[in-house]
Amino acid sequence: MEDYGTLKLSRRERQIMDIIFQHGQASVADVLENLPDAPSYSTVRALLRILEEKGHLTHQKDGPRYIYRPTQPRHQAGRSALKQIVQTFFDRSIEQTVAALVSDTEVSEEELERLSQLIEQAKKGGPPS
Amino acid sequence: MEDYGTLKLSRRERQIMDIIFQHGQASVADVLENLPDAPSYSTVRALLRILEEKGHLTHQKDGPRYIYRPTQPRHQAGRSALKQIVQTFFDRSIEQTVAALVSDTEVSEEELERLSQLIEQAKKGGPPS
DNA sequence: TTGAATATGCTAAAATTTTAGCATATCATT
DNA sequence: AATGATATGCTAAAATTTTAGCATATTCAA
Repeated sequence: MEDYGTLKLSRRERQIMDIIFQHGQASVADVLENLPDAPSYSTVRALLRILEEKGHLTHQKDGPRYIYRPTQPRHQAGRSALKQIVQTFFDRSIEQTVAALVSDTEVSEEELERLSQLIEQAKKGGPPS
Repeated sequence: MEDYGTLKLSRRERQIMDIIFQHGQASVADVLENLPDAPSYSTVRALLRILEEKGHLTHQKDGPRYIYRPTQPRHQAGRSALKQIVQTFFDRSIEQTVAALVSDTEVSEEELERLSQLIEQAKKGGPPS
């Protein structure tokens, strides 16, 4: 799949994809509520239609309304997005990236502990060649 | 500063910012070389001018040509971008995000080791209240 | 020092994105 | 079953983004 950052999405399309990824799924109203500088209802619908045409979304009916979902799994899209960030801002360095993650946000002691375990797992799991 | 993902950048503007962040700085020619579906020289110059007007870039003269740099420090922009990703794709969970980082990419054993140390540092450093 | 090569400044057209609104369908309640 | 509320389908205009090109300046080397 194409990488998320380079994806040929317009500004609005990107905003909408973000909202839908964040919520897992969303109706037109959901999108509208979460869209910054919210435009009209019709506008959102048009954008959703376009995103569906482009293959980024599907919809299913839920009673009277459409519920939209991403076609690409969330975490997969997330990995693409991350990859792009790592490359753009952190010299392709996982380490620098993790450093930014743990320095910036408030990370609880428990979470740090789980992170330790995560790394240990990875060590055992699969040290690549 | 506004967060990177929500930033009101058009598709091209975003692509250009990414290139400049990745390179640290860039001339028009540099941008052009790295821009997917590269448009004309004039086009890139126009976009750079706009980005400068919007305050995202500055330029300085280097002999005959302009060299553009981001106004916002790279890692700071990176943190904003990361924050956005974590929120959109990983339920605001640093842990899930790091998991994606270490599972996706080929991470060497040395790097895992450094990551361990990084986490340990953070533990000692500042366990927030 | 002069000319070719390579920059930028600026203007405006082309293309895309974003938007609104009318017509029509569907749902839920009385 | 009628009706009000809430959906979508579709079309086209407004706004923004993206683009090209001409005019002019600057650099560098012969």
